[in-house]
Order: sequence, then structure tokens, then C-alpha cells
Amino acid sequence: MARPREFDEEKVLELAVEQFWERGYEATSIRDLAQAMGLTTASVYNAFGDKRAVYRRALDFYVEHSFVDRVGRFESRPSREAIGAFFGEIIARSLSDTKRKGCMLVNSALEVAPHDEEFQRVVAGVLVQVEGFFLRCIQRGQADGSIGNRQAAADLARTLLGALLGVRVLARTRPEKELLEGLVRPIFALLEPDAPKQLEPA
Amino acid sequence: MARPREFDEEKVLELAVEQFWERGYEATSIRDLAQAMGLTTASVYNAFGDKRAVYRRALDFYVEHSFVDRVGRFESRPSREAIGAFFGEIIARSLSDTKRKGCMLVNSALEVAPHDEEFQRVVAGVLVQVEGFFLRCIQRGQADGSIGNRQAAADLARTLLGALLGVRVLARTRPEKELLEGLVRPIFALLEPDAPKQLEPA
DNA sequence: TGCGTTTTAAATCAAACGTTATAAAATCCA
DNA sequence: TGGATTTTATAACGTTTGATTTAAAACGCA
Repeated sequence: MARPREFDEEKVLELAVEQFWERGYEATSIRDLAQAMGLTTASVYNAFGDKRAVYRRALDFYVEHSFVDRVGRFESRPSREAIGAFFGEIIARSLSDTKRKGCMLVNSALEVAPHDEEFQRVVAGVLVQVEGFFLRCIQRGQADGSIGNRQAAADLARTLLGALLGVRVLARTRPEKELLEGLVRPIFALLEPDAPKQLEPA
Repeated sequence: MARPREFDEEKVLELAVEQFWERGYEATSIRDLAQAMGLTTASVYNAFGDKRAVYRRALDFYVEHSFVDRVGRFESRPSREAIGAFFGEIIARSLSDTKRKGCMLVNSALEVAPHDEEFQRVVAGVLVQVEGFFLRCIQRGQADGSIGNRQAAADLARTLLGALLGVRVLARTRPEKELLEGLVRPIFALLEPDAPKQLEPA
């Protein structure tokens, strides 16, 4: 045995997330990172490897604590409500995001994934999971009649995924409540149950 | 008078666009940039100022030659058709984007706009213009009956803007035809003319 | 207590960064 | 033809980059 760590790996990883999330990968130097984590550069390299490895771990941490957590909280709720609450939370977060950090997964999708095969797989994998969450909600809703089936469930799930990404990008430069809520309003209309057949009005 | 330029400013700017578009702002060094433009670093500084100024000009060039041009080509066509053609072209571009460069405006919205007031204004301004294009299309369509008015025109325009950004982000890590086309399919359904009142079927 | 091991702090590495002198080359106008 | 002026190419500026070395400090276990 030997000298023990002075820091908690999970805690400093959370600080690393904060730094990468706000500034991105390239604009964050090892010194920025070490300072944000409250460590020396030597400790960072000793504990995590290199800069890319810290980002990799930070992204996993972010996904686990934002997306996985959120899906877990909403999955059991009624389908329409789950989707509505999901978007409501995203919009609320976007509007209160004074540092304009956006979503670290979206940021990663644009900055690191296109030039790094592993990050591409990771990001794509998470997006597939998000799509899967929406798909399950819609399938449940279509089965119990709370969501209309004018559109294929697979397509609706893709539309929701697209709208989610659209909100997160748009909020980064135009974090306006009416804009973001207006964006999703027609999409919720798309989910409404089929209109009951009705007679021609007088 | 004095020695004339050996290069065409527009031409080297187009090469700068290519470089920044593919690698982003931070990951592109002045040397990368100068090499891509076929110039020495001294010439770059002499002609444009600093790195940020080159990016600024490159972004203007990109907006002018991709978005402004596209809107101009579609604005006069029938509204539904214009919107359809717009998305068709975006999806086709996304699927043939082997270098995964995505959209330089979206890239700028995430990398440079959040930490630079001027870029934020520029990007937001272009997004407002895109929204305006969609809004005009929808208003025309709702006026002539080719687009339904179950949803407010302003909301539909926002939804289209969101879908556009969603497609561009999603395509960056998952450039799959069925995914992108499926994403927009329900949104086009949202634009369909109001169903004529009909009798209850037998 | 002292050996083995690991973490820490500080200094350091070569390379790359954005930017700028410097001076030769190339043009216009007198 | 001859300054005046601007672009070029080369080279360098000081700083910062990602990463490592060094040696002291801090523990577990014998």
C-alpha cells in the first residue's frame, strides 16, 4: 500500500464536467482543467491519463447524471405527461442557463464526435437511447389511446429527438421562452389523440 | 499606389470557410488556416487582421453563399413546395457530407457564439432570418389554403426552425436517411391543409 | 522504525500557439 | 528611371500548450 488520494474521483470529475461543459474541449487547457478540479496537472495525469481521457470520463458522468437520471424519473409516468415533462424540464433548464453552456452531449456531438470515432459511437449511442425513450413513451401512448396514431411511432420518436436537439441549439443563442415553447407546441399537437369521428355540423 | 495582391480575397476566404467549417475555430491554428488559404501567416494578418476577424468574414461568406442563396432560390416557389424543397436539400446535403462538417452556422452557434457577444448577435440574426423565411412561407400557404391553420403560423415557423437545427445536429453523428426523413415526416403532416368536413363513414 | 509505494508539488520539456519584425520583391506615379 | 508604398517570404517574438521529470511528503505494512 501507499499514500492515499487526497481527492474524491467522483467529486473532481464533476468539477471537470463543469469546465468542459462551459468552455468545450479545445478551449480548455490542462491547466484550466487542473485548476477547476483543484488539482495539479500531475495529479490529473496520474489519475485519469491524458486530457482526452478526462473528457471521456466527464462526458460519461454528464450523461449518467443528466440524461439517465431524467429518463428514470419520467419513464414511469403516463406517456403524454412524460414527454411533456421532459420538454418542460429541458426548456426550463435552457431558460435559466445564464452561462449558456447548453447541453454537453450536443456540444460533444459537434465539437469532438466528428473527428473522433470513439466519441462518435458514444454520442450516437446516447442519442439512440433518447430516441428509444421517446419511442417507448409513444408506443405506450398509442396503445392506451392517449396518443394518436396518425403518424408512425418511429417517426414521432425521431421528431421528438429532433425537436429536443433543436431546442438545445436554439436556446444557446436565443433563449426566449415564447420561442422555445412555441417550437414544441405544434409538436405536442401532433401527439394528440385521434379526433373521435363526428357528424357534419349543421 | 504599390504592389498589388497576388490573391483574390473572395477566393481565399472560401478556402478559409472550408477550413473553419471542417475543424472549427479553436482547433484551427493560424498556420493551418494560412496553409489552407495558400498564403503566409503574414499575408493573412495583413489582409484580414487577426484569426477572429478571418472567422468573422468566413462566417459571413458562408451565410451569404449557403443560406441567403438557398432562401432566394426557394422563396418564389409555392409555399409547401418551398419548405419541402428546403428540407430536402438540407437532408441531401447532410447525407452526402462525408467529412461531417455539418452546418457552419450551427457550429458557430455552439462554439463561438456563447462566449462572444458579436458572434452571438450575428448567429441570432441569421436564425431570425431563417425563421422569417419559414414564417412567410407558412403565411402564404395558410392564406391560399395549401397549409392548414390548426396551428399558429408563428409556432409552425418556430417548429420548422427547430426541426432544421435538429436535423443538422443529428446528421453530424447519425447521418441516416430513414432517421432524417422520418424526423420531418410528421412535421410535414402538420402543414397539411385542413381536412374538409366529412360525413361519418358507414 | 523503516522499506515500498503512491501522491503531491514544482520545475521543466519540446512543440505549437497567435502575432509581429524584418527586409526583399513588386508595383504605381512622378 | 526613381522614390514611395504595399505585399510578400522568412524568421523570430514571447506565451501557452500537452505532457513529464524530479524530489519531497504521506501513507500501509513488515
